Amino acid sequence: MEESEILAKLPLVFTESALRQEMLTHGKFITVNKDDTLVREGQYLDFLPIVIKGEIRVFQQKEDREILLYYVREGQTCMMSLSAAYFNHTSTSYGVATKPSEIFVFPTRLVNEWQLKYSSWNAYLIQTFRSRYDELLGSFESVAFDPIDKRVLSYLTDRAKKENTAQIAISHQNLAYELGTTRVVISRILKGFEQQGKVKLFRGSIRLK
Amino acid sequence: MEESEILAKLPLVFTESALRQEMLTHGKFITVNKDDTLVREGQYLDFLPIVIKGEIRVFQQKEDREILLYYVREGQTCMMSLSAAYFNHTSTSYGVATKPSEIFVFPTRLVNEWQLKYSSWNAYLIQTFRSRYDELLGSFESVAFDPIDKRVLSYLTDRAKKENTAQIAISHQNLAYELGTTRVVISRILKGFEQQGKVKLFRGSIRLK
DNA sequence: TGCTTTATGTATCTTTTGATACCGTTTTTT
DNA sequence: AAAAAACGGTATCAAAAGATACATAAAGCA
Repeated sequence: MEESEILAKLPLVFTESALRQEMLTHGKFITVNKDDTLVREGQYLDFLPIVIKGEIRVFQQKEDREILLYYVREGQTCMMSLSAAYFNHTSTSYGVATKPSEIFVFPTRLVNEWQLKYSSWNAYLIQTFRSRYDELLGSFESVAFDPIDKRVLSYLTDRAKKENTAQIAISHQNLAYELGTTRVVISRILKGFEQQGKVKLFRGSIRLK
Repeated sequence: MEESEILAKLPLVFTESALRQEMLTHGKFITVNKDDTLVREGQYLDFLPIVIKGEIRVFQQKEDREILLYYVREGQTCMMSLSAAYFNHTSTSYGVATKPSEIFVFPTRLVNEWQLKYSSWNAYLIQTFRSRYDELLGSFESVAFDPIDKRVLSYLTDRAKKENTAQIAISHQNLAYELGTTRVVISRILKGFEQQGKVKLFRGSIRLK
């Protein structure tokens, strides 16, 4: 890929041209397939990723179940990788591509260096932490205070908005995973929604009405 | 208070002596009473606090209920204040002292300046964000997957450990607030624990056995 | 085509949690 | 001291959610 092309793909928030230039110099561009694992638990991180295209699912694995932390989307970096790298700890989570993705990676030592040189880099880091915190706080409140039917509806409308379509491609089982409940509960609730005319159900997808 | 006294009370993680000196120069020491409000929702922050002694309860207020985010304890700063100040946003939460406290405060503009000068300051910020995130993640998992009786027991043993005593001073009502449930549920569960010989109940406190 | 896997619908039963109400006791306030 | 507020125990009822089991349909594949 041409340097100018990469430059054009870097998030616009990096305002200092010297920073953008350093990214080009030290970073490199990689592509991964769907279901490729970028990071696994216990691994030391010698690179920090910024997702250019695609999506990475970040989660933790406990005994039997999986805890979804967040998705890293275009222009974003992985908060968990970032802080693990910063303190030279191993990763406590997994990162797996949900689709074919393009990732820009560069050595983790630069995280520290750039903090002392570029304020747009600092702003990016703090923004990353704060928005992940707010996101998790939203999930927490939802789990703590909202009944499941409301959470299902929120999930669907959020995704519809984000993906700009009324048709959400997800199975009942996977929706149950996302919300930390069981398939039967989801099927029951969705059927109720359909009877109320709120959605139309298809095999493998749900359309909001 | 003498400068040397204040210096001694600043968290040890600030390793650069120039940073410690700047803190002295630009910051000041304030004391607050129990139940004093330091920060309220909608307020712009012109200062960032570091708690030297005491404890600040940080929470959000929604319609009817209150969401406890975290406690800021000795040596810690408030993540919510920090990021609000950083982006010149108003605060989305409240900060209220739970006991008489001593707070070191300094102008928020220094947060940015120090990032570009002192790496121990950067490490402190990132540590602050990451540990709050992990803390919230723990609460999330607990709410999502643990039955209430287990959460009650975890709460008690955590506090016992943190305060280094088996006697936890809290009413059933306040314990219910902390865990987002109701008084009756807590009383029921605690009585069960007492019958199983796990705790002994007193008015206003619970002793672990 | 026939077999297997995945997706979904639904009934039944149990458990967990919450809501409400009423009680007596202790502590604090007036 | 009297009144009010806070604290805790407990019974009853209802609702929410999970567990289990079984059934049908669609999709993928050998």
